[in-house]
Amino acid sequence: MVKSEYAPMQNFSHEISSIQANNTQSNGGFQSNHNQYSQPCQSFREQRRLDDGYNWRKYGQKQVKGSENPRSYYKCTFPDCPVKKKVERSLDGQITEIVYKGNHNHPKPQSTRRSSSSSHRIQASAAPISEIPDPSFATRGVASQIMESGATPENSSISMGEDDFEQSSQMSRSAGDEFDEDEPNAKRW
DNA sequence: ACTATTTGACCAGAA
DNA sequence: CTTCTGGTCAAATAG
Repeated sequence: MVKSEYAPMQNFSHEISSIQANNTQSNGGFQSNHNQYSQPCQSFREQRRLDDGYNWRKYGQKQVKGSENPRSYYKCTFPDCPVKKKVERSLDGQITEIVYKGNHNHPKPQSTRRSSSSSHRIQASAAPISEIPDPSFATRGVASQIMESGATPENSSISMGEDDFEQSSQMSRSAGDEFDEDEPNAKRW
């Protein structure tokens, strides 16, 4: 009864795969070709996009009314991290919008790279533009047409001062290693 | 056996 | 008060 929506016509013509181009970076090590199905763990590239340094557990997926973009809901895997992440992807696999909610209050699990201090991140040229997604105003961005006015009352302002030495997320989209950006979405962070 | 992911159903806030 | 949409939980499935 409550289920009346849900895309009547699911275009499953082509799945979301084959997007994997190749690791431009020298990641080395992560290349297990376990591509059995096309659902779990797609390419690392995608995961990379979602992985901003923390682990997320998907706890739901819904789609908004305006677009058919499946919105995935992720939550930090930490036992006390009220951080949630909303990721809206396009049918092409391109992230249309990413909304961070809350603030982390725990160290980053990712220790394979960047060992406390120094360890220059990748050689991703491009200046370290602080593209840090302000969670406080996560409602902004593409939500211009949607209701805004502070939808994130969460301002715990938990001093996460811990290992934020260079917490500036890397993810430098530049480096010409992406295809994204072709929509009128000239949002800038 | 556990964890992560998936999918549907349910709930809550807004209109 | 009813309807709608977004958001979250929970059971099932997959690895």
